[in-house]
Amino acid sequence: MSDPARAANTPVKPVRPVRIDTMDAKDNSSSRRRATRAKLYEAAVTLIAEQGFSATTVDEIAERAGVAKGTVYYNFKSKSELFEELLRYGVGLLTASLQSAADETAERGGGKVEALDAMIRAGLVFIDRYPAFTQLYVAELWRTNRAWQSTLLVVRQQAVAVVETVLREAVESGELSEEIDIPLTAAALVGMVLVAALDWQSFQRERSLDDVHGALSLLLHGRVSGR
Amino acid sequence: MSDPARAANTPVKPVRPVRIDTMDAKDNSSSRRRATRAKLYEAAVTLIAEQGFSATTVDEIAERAGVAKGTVYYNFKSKSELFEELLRYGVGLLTASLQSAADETAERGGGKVEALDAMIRAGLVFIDRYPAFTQLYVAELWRTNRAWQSTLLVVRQQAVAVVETVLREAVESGELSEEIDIPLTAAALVGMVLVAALDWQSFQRERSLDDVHGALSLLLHGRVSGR
DNA sequence: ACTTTTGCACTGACTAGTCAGTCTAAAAGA
DNA sequence: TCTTTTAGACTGACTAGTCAGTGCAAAAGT
Repeated sequence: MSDPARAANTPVKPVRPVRIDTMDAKDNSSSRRRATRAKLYEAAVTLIAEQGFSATTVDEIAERAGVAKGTVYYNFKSKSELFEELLRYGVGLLTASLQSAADETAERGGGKVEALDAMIRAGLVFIDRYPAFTQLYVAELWRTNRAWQSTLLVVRQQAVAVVETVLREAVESGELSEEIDIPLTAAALVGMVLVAALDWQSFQRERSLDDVHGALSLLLHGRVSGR
Repeated sequence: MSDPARAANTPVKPVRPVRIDTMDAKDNSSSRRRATRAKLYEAAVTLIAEQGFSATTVDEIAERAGVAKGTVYYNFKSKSELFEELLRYGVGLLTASLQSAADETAERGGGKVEALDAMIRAGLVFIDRYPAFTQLYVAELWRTNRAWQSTLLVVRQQAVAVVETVLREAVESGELSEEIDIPLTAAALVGMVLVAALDWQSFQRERSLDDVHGALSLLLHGRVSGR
């Protein structure tokens, strides 16, 4: 309450063009519905990232999105359903972006390590574009006993699998040592990128994406030790 | 209500040695109080890790700890104060454990990279011992707009600083390349360990601590690429 | 010895408030 | 016409925090 930036609830015009332009799941629905859903995702992702799921009220989400509360329930069965939809869609975007980074490297005839490097960059670009989503994902991923636990598990596996595949190919082609433990290394790499990026966003805003990419790339290429 | 373990309010002898032996902040208080606080920390850390801060009720914490709700407020100003105390103490433990890993390596005459390796192991051991705390820490660290934001910032800096110091010494001694960006690399390393460990705990329970340590160590030593 | 007082630690019913989800009749789109 | 959205009042469950009171061990009083 008492939000000075309360200009948002004048719904005169549908509020500005909306950041997450691409963010909509069910494509079967009318464009009107899609637009409404997009506004709700956008509002929910920011609020939940900041405050957490339980601390965010449906009234807040509706107000921020500039729609009536009833509209939320016209479009989603419940608060958690809205949230799960959000998770599914967001990780879908991330996975697609990682995959296409890998594919493009392959098309250019690049090696597998080069592909990993491209994926690191793609991850950073994604986080740079959707910091709130990433925040929320990390905050919820390792919770147990939550309703959407199973959704998250599936969704995490999708993302990690992309990295595992490239690692596996890299070992087969001899680019990476056979010593490496693929599932563990994949998890570590994803974690490294995730946490480094969130830290960058939260505590080291002045660094550029290239700085961060450089630091991670150095680690990946094992040029940290020695000279 | 209806707690069969209601023997707790017979304070005949100062109650037994207490599980979380090391877990108490304010040492000025009576042993009875310390024991109660320990029980509350223990209960809170698990519940909050599982469900998040907002979704965890004070009644739940009290019930799990086997004390009355009023006792929570007798010992802590508020729900958030209990939580902040928990954070402060937990990160204190982690920092101390990282530091002593580094110190022991130095005493043994080991190099700085060896020290980093020992710190990775210490981190894993910590997470293995207090998985709930780690979960909770990661879930809350990057939230903005929360009451304990400043506590977290301080506490994060403590932990990262330990790693930064060793990295800096390693660069000075020529063990690590001058190319590396110390703050970013420190954050990335911490992240790598944190996420790899949580993933291990949540999704790859069958692996041993040594497996995980090995995978991370390989990354650190840059023996991933090449053969 | 014995009674009374003190103060700490804890108790749990209670208060005042919050929030997900529902419902309505009417308006706006398409 | 048929779908979608609106505004906002309402309900019932749930929850942070309060407070008058209890139990008890040690100290003080007699």
